[in-house]
Amino acid sequence: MPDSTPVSTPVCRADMPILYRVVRRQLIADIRSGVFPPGGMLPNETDLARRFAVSVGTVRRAVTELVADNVLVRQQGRGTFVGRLDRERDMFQFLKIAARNGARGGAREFPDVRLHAFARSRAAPHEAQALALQAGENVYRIENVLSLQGRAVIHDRIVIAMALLPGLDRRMFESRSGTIYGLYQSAFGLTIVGADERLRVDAAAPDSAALLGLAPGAPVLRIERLALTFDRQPVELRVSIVDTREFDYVSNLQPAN
Amino acid sequence: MPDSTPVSTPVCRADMPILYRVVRRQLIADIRSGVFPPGGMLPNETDLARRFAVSVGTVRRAVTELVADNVLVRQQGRGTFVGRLDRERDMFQFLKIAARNGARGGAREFPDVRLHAFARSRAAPHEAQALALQAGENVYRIENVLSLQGRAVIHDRIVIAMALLPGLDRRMFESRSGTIYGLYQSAFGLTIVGADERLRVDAAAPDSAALLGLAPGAPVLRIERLALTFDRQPVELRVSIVDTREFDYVSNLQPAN
DNA sequence: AAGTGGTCTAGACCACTTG
DNA sequence: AAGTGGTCTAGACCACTTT
Repeated sequence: MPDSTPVSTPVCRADMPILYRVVRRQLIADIRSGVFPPGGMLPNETDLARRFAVSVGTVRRAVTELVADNVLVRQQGRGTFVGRLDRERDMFQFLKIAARNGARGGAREFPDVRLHAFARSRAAPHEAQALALQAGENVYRIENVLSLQGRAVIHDRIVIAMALLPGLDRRMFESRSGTIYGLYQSAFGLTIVGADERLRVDAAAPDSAALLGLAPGAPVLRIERLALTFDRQPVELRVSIVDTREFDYVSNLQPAN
Repeated sequence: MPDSTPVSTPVCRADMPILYRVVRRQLIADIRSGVFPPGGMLPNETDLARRFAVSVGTVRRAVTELVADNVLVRQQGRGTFVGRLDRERDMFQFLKIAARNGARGGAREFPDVRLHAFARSRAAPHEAQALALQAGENVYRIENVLSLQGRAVIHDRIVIAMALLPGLDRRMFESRSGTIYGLYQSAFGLTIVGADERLRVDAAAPDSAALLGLAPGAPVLRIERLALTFDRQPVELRVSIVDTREFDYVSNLQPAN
């Protein structure tokens, strides 16, 4: 071998940026741009390796990371697919409220969701800041009431830029088949990959109290969630008011091994 | 090559149990048994590969998983070490309370911890069940008050089997240098690798209220945590009462990418 | 210079799914 | 039987840390 060429020529030479990260970035870009749509199957690993001019092992490393992030799904013998925010296993990545009597870490229950309000509005300053928008930018304001075991337990207030969901209307929102994030993904190509949440105790505002069957001012759990897409870009701001008399917020800190 | 032998003979033949998991299990066993003490350095990857009669790549896969679980720590050019539950980066794996004004996901503050009570007692039925103990088994009951920004914010009630921490006494507990989980690990070889938490709103009991400077019955956040060691074995039960007037519980759902 | 982990390759073989 | 991902190997070379 002459000198520094390993075997085949990689992407570039100077400022060599770690191949498997390049591959991963490109896969993410192709998912975002719709080349690989949600639920779609990726080329097999040998093909991907050829396209990127890297070895199969390097492709596997990139794919493995995206699988760990719930972006891709591998199925042995079938192929690798772009993850969808629809199905059971994805629902509870974001819905952390479960019945108190439920088994520890056990199967959880799907909520009944009722749309309470759908409006167009403008972003308040703190909302604009959190969502990286201009102050006063157009946003949707959506309110939902979620019921578990037949009881209204959660009151959600959602704020999201209209620019991200062009043409969304009340009918479209209500007639969705899966989750809200599933709608963002399937109808607008916007994939939620994570969220930051902050929880505290609050006194129920009159509207929340009425919706949840509580006295105004009753103590409730307040969850402020900033949902993120790739590269931690903020997408949606959501405040959930939860009646925790019979339900808990469940959190798993490293369920390793 | 004759037939089924790849190159060198692996651990066993029939019911071949996936080599990198075997290696991982053995590494965990060696950490639990003290062969590799907390903070100690592991043999280099070539040596480990020889010992386990597998390739370096297989060792690397096992080690990589344990690094992801915060059990091992890799340092390029230096070696691989058994993680310690002491340092800054480990503290906030379990302390999720942060000032509301703090930057989102930014650096957090270390608490001042004051021991409020230390007693020997017996496990109540629900405690015994959660901790997989016999009803009435001997336990320590420890209470702490944690302060942030000079204000008492958290009241912790800890229950843990005496059998797991033989000879622990109040002086030893108070004179620890690091965190409580750091003490479990350094003094008793007991490593906490994760926890399940359930949160809800509660009314402050008189003792908690007094300790946190609240009116009795004031709304507080109640966190019930079951801390786990390897193989999800339950170790410690802890109920934290939190005054969330100026502090939040922060949770990150998949901070991917 | 020597030793460590980090990246990447190339290829063998196994396990699973589908036609 | 053909195609997919899953495991494992053996070895090259790079980046970093320490002596």
